[in-house]
Amino acid sequence: MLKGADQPVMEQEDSASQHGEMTSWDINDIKLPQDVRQIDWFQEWPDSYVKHIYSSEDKNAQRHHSSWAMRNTNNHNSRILKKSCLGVVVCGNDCSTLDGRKIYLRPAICDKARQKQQRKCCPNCNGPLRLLSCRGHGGYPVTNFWRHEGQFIFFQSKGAHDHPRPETKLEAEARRSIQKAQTAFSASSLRLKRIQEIESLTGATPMPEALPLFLSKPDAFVPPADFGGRVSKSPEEPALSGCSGHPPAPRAGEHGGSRGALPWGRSPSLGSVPSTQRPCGGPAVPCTAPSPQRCAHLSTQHVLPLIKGGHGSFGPNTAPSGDGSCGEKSPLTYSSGCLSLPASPGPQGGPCPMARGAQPHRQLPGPSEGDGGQGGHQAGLSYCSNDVLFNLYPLR
DNA sequence: GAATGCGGGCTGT
DNA sequence: ACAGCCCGCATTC
Ligand SMILES: [Zn+2]
Ligand SMILES: [Zn+2]
Repeated sequence: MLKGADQPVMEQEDSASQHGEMTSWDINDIKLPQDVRQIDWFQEWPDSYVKHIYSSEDKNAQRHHSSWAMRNTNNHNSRILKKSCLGVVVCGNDCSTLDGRKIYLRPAICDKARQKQQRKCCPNCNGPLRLLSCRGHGGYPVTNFWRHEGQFIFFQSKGAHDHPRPETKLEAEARRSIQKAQTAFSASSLRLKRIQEIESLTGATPMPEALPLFLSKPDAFVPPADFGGRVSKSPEEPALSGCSGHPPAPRAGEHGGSRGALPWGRSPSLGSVPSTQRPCGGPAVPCTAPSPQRCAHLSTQHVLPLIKGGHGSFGPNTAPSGDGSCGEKSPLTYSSGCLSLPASPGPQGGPCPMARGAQPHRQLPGPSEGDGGQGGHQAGLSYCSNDVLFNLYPLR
């Protein structure tokens, strides 16, 4: 009601807090609205020119997370944090996995790490990797702005990503873990071999100490915990299978383990990386043909079937695992074990399905709620009451 | 080791 | 002045 008119921008139904009056602010305004009546659930893939108002309690918002690979950029304004998109890392051979998916790795945020990353090879075909930079904002990377004000965290995005979505942070982390585990595995394999040699020679058994537990054999294809847990859900993890109910109290709530910070879905899209770091097959020779440089030897490469956490990936914190998210639209491949979800989200305009409906407009419990909330948002509220509570009052 | 933040400094418009 | 960006430093994960 403040100035609902000065903003010619019609409310986009695709974003959470675009309710007329609420979008009348700009991240650069001296004063930001404090009479916010509705805050948004954390948006994992904010795209286009959208604005969101999160609760200052939201862990993801607090950490200025995004599933897009955003890096901090200096805008010489300590009050507003600015980040710009790094794009996505693709395979130079433009290969596809068995189930037809393309390789879209998450660019390392750290400059140094990114350089190192680009020297690595495609986890699927072992070919060279290429960084596809973002140019969704007037030819420049899409930018995101964050500003904490009162009990809210204001978010504003400028530009529409013109590239596919990269892996989520969790996926990328998981990938690293797996790679590490495999390295360790091979290392220990050698050790084991030696032990066996010794054994055969001396007839004695050295020390069963160093046998690794990650018996994920390269050729056996037994992805580490993460994956196993996926298909047949672990006890605590109530597979979103049927959108059963609400977030599991224990790990759910704010979950993310201990810090309850990263409720990002864990999607086992990991792929194992080729042996070690050898100069990618043939970078210079981008065999465009479907016969790229394959890893000469072992290369235990399997890019596990994707399960794209997408929205669901945010777990309790963002996506009301209960009714909210599931009911949504995301055919969340979650339950079905591994399936193929709509390959790539598609570049710009990427119809971020989830957003809309998944936005249980939360009503602020605290201040200014009486301002009009009660009006008729009840529906929305009841719609995901539990989740709301979870998000607002994470167990921690 | 990386992700994140911060802020000086340089550059082009 | 503004925006984009490189770079080193510090903190947190
Ligand atoms: Zn490839
Ligand atoms: Zn982008």
